[in-house]
Amino acid sequence: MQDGNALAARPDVGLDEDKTSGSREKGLNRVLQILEFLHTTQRAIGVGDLAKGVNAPRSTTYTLVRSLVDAGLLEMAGDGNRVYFGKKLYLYGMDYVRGNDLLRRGRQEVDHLSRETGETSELCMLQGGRYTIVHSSPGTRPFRISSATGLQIPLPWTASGRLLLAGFDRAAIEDMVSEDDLVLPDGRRLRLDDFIADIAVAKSAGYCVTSGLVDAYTKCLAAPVFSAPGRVEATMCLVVPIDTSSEKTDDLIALLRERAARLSIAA
Amino acid sequence: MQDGNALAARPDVGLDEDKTSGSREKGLNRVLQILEFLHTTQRAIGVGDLAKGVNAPRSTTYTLVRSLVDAGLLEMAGDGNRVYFGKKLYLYGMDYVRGNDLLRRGRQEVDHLSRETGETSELCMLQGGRYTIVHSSPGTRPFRISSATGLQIPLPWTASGRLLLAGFDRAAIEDMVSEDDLVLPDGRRLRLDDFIADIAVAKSAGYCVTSGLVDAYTKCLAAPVFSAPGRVEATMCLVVPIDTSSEKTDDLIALLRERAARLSIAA
DNA sequence: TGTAATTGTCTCTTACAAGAGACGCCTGTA
DNA sequence: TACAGGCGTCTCTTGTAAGAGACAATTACA
Repeated sequence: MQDGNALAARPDVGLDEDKTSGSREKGLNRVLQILEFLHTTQRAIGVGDLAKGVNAPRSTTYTLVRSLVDAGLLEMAGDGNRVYFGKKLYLYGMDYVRGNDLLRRGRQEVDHLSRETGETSELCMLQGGRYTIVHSSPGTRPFRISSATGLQIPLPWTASGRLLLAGFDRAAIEDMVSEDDLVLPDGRRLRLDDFIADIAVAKSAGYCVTSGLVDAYTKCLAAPVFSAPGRVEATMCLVVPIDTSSEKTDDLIALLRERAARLSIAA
Repeated sequence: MQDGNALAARPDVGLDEDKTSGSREKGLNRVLQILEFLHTTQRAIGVGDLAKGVNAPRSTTYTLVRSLVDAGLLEMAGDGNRVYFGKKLYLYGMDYVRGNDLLRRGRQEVDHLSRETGETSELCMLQGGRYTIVHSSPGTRPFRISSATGLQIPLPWTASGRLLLAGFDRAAIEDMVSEDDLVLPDGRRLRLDDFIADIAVAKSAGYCVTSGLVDAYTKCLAAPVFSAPGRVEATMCLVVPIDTSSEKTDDLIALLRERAARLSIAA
């Protein structure tokens, strides 16, 4: 990538771009940070706190927030000095769904699958080099194994991650997976080579199962959805108790693969 | 000079120059225009055309689009040189839904109502001073009376518009309704006073029916959803053939009002 | 009551983003 | 083969938006 040796002339600025937004950040970037911040907090937040949260000057934040509220991308929340996402973003999101066959059909298929099996079902995609739950349907179990939609999880933690990376070469995979991503929630550390091997296995098998990776009580079954031959655009996955019998697991995998194939674009 | 009297001082508030975005426009504004433009076109568009569409310099547009694509707000469409809304906007939109009880329940209620009655049902809200179809469910009629979600229609054209403006005083209403808005699709011109009178009637009746306003073949039944006593936050509406019998219409209105009331926040 | 923190607004400066325009690369067509 | 047109990138200039900071007005304790 075009990383910045060209900019080496600049004395003090250089590598702090992803972390702390330094000084004199572009307004648009600030806005993008604001949106992302609201996405992670998942709730309305005061403008002052928002400024702290994205590490932006207060005055700038007020200006930007006003623009965004006027535009309808953000809305003032009930009590009056908090902001959260606005109707416009919802409308744009619906436009995205409408323009995206895969997502539209995938949502239906996921809803259907979870009703049919009673298990939590999800549609997952790559989003900016990260694994993202694009849609999920909770299933009927008493305890809800639920992850919020839009949640971003390190790729190595998931079965879907192994399928989604099937099309990429080693360099690209290394690029997407940070060191931290290889550390599982329970503290175990995955070796990158093992992960890449997993990807190859998943690719040729056409499905992937992981047990107790994200948490100790579930296993995750995933099957690829292709947008073109060999190109994994998304995965459908089922989250089931880790002690599910192997016969039942096999049945679910078969079902899952069939449904995922149905979603795939026939070449 | 940029002092108080905020209302009078601003000559043309929200609708600045929708036409020619002058020279040296702020990047964020350009972005907002881009999003709005994509929302109206409802399809992927080339960057060059996009620049023309929002009347922005090509080089600037390329820069902005790249930022937005990197951020995931936009995505390159299939053939590679077109852009449309991206996954991030969908995710943000889902966040909005999650944080918004009314919308979430309203969507369900609308879906349910259209299945129950077989008629097209919609949830409508004010959005930046305009009437907006926030969610719609098509109904089962052979010919589909359908308006796309997110469509913005002049307030005077609709039954919902009359209810949504119930809480506003004359000045506010005049502010929201332009001269053009008073001209119906068939060319007839509504008098502002008549419209305001309609609003008062709708307010006290607790529902509103319009016949043949948007098109000659349908009538629109609407009932208010309150977020607080007297505050109309949204409307539910049914779009039925204009020759629907008055008994059936009455039944549907009763049903609609009941469902809308159920959505309202109990004070 | 005082003191401290927060909130929303406003002013002024200057670092820098928006924009004009040129460039090379395609693709189509005459 | 030449020409027209669109696309994507790059450079350079200058108008202006981001930011520092001051301000009054709330709230929040103690």
